[in-house]
Amino acid sequence: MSMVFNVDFMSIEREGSRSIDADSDGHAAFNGHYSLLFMDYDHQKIEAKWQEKWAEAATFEVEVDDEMPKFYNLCMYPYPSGALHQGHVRNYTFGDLLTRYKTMNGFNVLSPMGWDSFGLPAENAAIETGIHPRENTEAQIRTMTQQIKQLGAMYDWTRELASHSVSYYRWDQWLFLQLWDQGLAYKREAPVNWCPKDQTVLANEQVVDGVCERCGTPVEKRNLAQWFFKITDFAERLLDDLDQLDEWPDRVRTMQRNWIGKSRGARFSIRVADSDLSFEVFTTRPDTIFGMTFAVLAPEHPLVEQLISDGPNEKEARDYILAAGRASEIERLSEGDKTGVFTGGYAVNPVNGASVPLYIADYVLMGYGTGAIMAVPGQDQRDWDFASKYGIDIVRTVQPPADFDGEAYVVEGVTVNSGFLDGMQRDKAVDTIIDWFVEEGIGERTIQYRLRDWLISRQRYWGSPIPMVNCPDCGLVPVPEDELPVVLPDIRDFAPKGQSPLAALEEWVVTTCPSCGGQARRETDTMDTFVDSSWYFFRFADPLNEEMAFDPAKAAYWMPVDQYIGGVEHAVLHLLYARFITKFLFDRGLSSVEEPFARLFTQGMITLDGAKMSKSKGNVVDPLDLFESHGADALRLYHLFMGPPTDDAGWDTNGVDGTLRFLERLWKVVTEKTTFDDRADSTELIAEAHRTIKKVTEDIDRFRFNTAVPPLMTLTTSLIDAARTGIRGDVFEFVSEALIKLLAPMAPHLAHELWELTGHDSMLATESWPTWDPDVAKQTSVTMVIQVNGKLRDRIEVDVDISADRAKELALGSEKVAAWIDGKQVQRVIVREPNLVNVVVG
RNA sequence: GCCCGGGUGGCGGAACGGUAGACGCGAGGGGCUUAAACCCCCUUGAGCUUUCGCAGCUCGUGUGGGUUCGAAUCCCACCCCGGGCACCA
Repeated sequence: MSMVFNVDFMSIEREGSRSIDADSDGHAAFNGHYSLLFMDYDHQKIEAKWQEKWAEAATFEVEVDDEMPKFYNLCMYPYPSGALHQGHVRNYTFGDLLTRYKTMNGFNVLSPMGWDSFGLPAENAAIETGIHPRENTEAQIRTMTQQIKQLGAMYDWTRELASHSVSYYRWDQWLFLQLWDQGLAYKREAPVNWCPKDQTVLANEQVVDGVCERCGTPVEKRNLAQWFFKITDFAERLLDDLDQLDEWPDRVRTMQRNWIGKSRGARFSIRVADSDLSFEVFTTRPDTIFGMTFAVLAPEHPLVEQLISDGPNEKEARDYILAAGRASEIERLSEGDKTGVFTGGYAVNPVNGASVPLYIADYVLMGYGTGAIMAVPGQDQRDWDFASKYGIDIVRTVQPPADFDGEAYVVEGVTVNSGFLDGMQRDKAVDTIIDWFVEEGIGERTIQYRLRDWLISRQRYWGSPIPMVNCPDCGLVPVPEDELPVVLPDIRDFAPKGQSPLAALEEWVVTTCPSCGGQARRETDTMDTFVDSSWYFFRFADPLNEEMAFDPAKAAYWMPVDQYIGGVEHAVLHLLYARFITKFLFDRGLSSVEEPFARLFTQGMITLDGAKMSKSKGNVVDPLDLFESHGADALRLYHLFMGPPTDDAGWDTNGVDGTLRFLERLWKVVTEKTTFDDRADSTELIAEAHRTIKKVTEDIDRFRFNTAVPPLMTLTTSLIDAARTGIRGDVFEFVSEALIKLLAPMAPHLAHELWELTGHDSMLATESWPTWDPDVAKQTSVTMVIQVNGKLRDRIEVDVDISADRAKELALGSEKVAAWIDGKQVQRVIVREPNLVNVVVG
């Protein structure tokens, strides 16, 4: 047990701030004797103490306050998986650092926490164990809450929300009805993964190599009536507004841009030879139409059936279609070797009347464009591969340069072999041919998006029920808003039986039609959990509201989220859905902003031995063990220090030893008795402290936490050195106070304890962030590098304010440099004072 | 396959186009100790030269080219690794 002397040692020392043991040189004689004068660094005790104090003080519970600048700081709310892993620790360490930093900088900081608590894992567990997902989920929430508190991460827990609670998901249902009202929710058939043995719909994740992960049965595609949100109506705005998001990582914006995938081109119709059938194609390269030597339909294309039945290739075609149905989209697109089958029919090229073979191939997807393409092997590599394999003609309609030795020529050039398009550049040819389509009445100019509508229905139990009723007379009828919530009923049997488990609950399913009062049946599908997460950041602004999803006025104060932090794996889906719903709410007058997240930060993954740290791989390092052995502060600091926050980083428990060692060194120098020396020269130490404040502040602002930590270590070392060789009391106080404040957001428990031990009554969390004086921080001299032809040859210590002429003079005067110039002509001298001079000789 | 990132010592990583390897880990040596641990000090990219001087030189940031007075950094090509691909979250 360590002793606790809770005294103001600083004032005691200051009274006697005179060297007692000065040696003959007048320097303080620090004899190197380290004994614990006050107390050990007992991280467990300190951390428990401060976690309790912060909760009592309610420092991080906030309200709308128009007098203060607001800062909405949000970490992506977690799925309650049961235990905190290092990914969470990393996420909340970054988030909490910012919460505390912004608080110290005078902001009214909203930092809420909640739970993405619907979803597949709890339902799967229920199928296996029979334990109700609610029971399971809520137990896991309790565990994780406890662990998050042990990390010392601060949230306004009065705003805690969980998507599985009725008070939350009733507003999912409200949101659904809003979308329905605006015609943005609709139902249509769409294929799902179906396991014929388990009689259930499978998530993509549950399909491994084309078979059901549970039973190994080959997975089939089956069409089901499904609910969609019409995100495609927002495609243009989602794309355009990416330009405003200049505080988002470029890579995320690029991924979203590509995901939306806007392309301009033409849609036109192609006749099937010797029939009255025709089909539409979309192409971005209508200028190459004279090179169309075949056409391809997706295996699911509605025309396929008519084309193959009773044809010469019927059997082969049917086998192919079946096989394509089993393959996942990724498999179909990644097949290096393109496959397909001849339908037996021919398509007529509208520009020259040529009959070209019509194929079925799975590299054409029904979900993109029209599900059919004109194939121009001369100008498209996939078409080239296919044509080569099946012996189809290849005609070039763009002349490649003489030295071109590739296959398909996809870049710009002069159009050839193309009748009335010959001699034109691409843009001209595209315009001309589309005008021709329009004149002929067979096609038009169009814009195509890769983005598809958002399929939100799930044939699952553990989700928010879709508030719709199927009436035999009235059709699809929404549940009236004042009848919400549609409460998710409790069930006991979670085993799949071909539909959502809710469908088995006859007494729940049978209801009256809100429109005609007749008998009707409830929708039994639940919503995708991405619906929950598409608007939860609005709810945090007003989480207890029973009357509406949130008060728009409160949301207007807090929104947008100033800083959003989470994994890069959400770069597209979640972030795109959240942007879509925010725009929708904006249009309805409920949101003051069109974009929900002003600044986005995506963190890297933690890896161990080159693999992602995950339970399934069995390579987790449990944060709880580290709270005990090293403390939350050392662990937090390690996460900050281990590498750039955006990058993946390899885990090394020895690294936590390192950050703990640093904290102990700081603890020791601050708490231990130091004899002060009024005559000591501390100019350089003070300057270093100012530089450290500057560097740490700037690095935090840039989210460069890994480079914010080393200067703290270096300054601590300098302080320790000075404490040994002689330091003035006021300097000691200034430097240690700077270190404590700079560490307050990083290692908050230790910093708070030291703040208290050094005689402060105030709560460090609400102290103001330290400032630096640029004049003091300024370096007076720097090392100037002298190069000859770009190679380092000498270094000279110079004044920072050195003139260019003087720098040049010194460089040319260097003996070492002279030896390298010897006998050669100096051609140029490049001077970048005060850092570098490069002498170019030849 | 498509889209997006990334490759720097034994390891994690640092480095406005200007001293490559800060800081930490590990390793080696020394000190403290009866001893060990802790702690403290020193060394630590490779090779060569050496009058052994905190001396000098050459090479070195995945590979090959290019731009530049100067490239880890910018450009082109290639190789390898990771994330996403619409029902995991």
